[in-house]
Amino acid sequence: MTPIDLYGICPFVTSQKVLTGKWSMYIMYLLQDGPIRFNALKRKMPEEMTHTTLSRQLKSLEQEGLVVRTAYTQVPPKVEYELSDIGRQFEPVLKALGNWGEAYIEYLKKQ
Amino acid sequence: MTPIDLYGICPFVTSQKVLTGKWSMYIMYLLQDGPIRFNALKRKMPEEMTHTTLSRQLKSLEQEGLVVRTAYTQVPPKVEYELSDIGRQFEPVLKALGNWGEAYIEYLKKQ
DNA sequence: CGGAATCCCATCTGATACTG
DNA sequence: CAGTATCAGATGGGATTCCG
Repeated sequence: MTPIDLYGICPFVTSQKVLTGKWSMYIMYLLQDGPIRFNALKRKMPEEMTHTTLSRQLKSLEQEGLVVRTAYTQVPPKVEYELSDIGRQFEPVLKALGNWGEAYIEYLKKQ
Repeated sequence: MTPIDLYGICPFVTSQKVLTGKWSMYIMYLLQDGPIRFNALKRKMPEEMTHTTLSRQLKSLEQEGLVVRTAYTQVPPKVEYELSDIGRQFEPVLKALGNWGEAYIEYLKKQ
């Protein structure tokens, strides 16, 4: 039986890949403020996240087309990350998710 | 060094857990139509997803408080799943994500 | 400064089989 | 019909180390 692959067809199944990264939503949220250097972004992340992981997640977001990476050829290196066009279109999702997250935190407190 | 745990504090880090399930967004989307039985829901999912996985994801969503499970004591068993209050509040996220997912699919086609 | 390579480990998924 | 138990494989994060 041929399994039905909804990737590229169903918007929810397709966008799921973007959401899976443990820190992806928080990264996208922080990138909304404009271009930022790697280490500056790292400092804004929770300390549990190593630079290895941040590097991987950024690479992943870059390959998915949500993030643009710009490397300046200089010593020491300077690399900036920013949202792409389709990445900026993600803003309504972040807004809705942020609102819901706050409501959910309140819900958790009452449990 | 004490790692800063943003769970329960940052709305993005907190809601991340809900998003991680491979099929969670699609399940939430389908549950928006009202109460549905286990097998009926299963039939709406991609065939790659086994009933084992669906069972686990529903249990997870139930434990997170997004889904309410109702078991009717009869033979054969009848179990219905539906969104909770906080689960229904997730609707704006699904709407935004659905819209973005469609735009992203268009973007992918042009690559 | 940014990042790749490697290893280890935890988690998750899918497959299969079994239960009431 | 709904769910659990178990196992194998895939995936992904964290820690460490090394590189330009």
